[in-house]
Amino acid sequence: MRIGDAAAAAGTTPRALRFYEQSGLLSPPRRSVAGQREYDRRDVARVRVIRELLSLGLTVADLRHCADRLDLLEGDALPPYGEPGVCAKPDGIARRRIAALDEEITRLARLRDGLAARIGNDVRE
Amino acid sequence: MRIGDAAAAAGTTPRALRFYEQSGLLSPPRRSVAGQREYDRRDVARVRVIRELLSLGLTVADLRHCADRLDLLEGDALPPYGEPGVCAKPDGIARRRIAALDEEITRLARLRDGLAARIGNDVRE
DNA sequence: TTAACCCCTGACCTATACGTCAAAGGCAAG
DNA sequence: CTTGCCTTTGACGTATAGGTCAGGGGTTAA
Repeated sequence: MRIGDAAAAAGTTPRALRFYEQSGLLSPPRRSVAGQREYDRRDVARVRVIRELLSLGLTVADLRHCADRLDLLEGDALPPYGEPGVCAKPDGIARRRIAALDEEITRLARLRDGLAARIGNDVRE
Repeated sequence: MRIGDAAAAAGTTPRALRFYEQSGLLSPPRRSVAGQREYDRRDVARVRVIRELLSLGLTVADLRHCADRLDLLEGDALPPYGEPGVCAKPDGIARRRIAALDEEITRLARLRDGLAARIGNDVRE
């Protein structure tokens, strides 16, 4: 499987796959004689995991910090709800991310209310 | 008043003042014979208004779209609460910004809950 | 063999609000 | 006159997740 097919199978683009590789989320795949990247189903599964975690708001840097654990999540789905020990490190990262999200939400809410007060709107609909 | 003093008086840096000028929020001030920018109290007041609106979450692009109205807000303070007609355009921009903030808050809250569910935390403490 | 499509690397682009650095000149005090 | 701080312009950096060329080469089917 070359990069275009692998990317399509994972629901993304060749550019993204090269980006994940360069970012340390994917190990460099083997190359064809001509130097073209070759992927298999496990690679595609891993990319799907990466994209799901990214879509949940984790950053590439977050995933890089636990890239070695990431393959533990590979398979048909992520472990249901707290399979003990299996992805402790990602869990910690997710928790920190949640805390950061809470902070950001609070900050934006304060901004919103400040602006609303400034123009004399009701605060919160 | 040269740029350093004006910036200090407005609670910011020379770099920021040049940036506001370049961004179209401040009209180019007169220059000394040697080419140095000269500011007065009204300039400082305007910069304070700019900084207050930026701190409320408006962007430089927002302010540029109503830069001509911005001087209507200059003085000791922003008009209290909906002085009619005085800053209609900024008001509209502020309202759009509030809507954008609401969207963003909702988006982040959804992410937060998705992540929390993923690791089996209680949703919302 | 040639069209048509795929892949390679490297470099620049996006938005935000400035910070930092560099080279060169201005200004006031000693 | 010199020291030292201030100012000028322009260029590059910051963080995110890739997008978009550009120039070159691989692959495949007719």
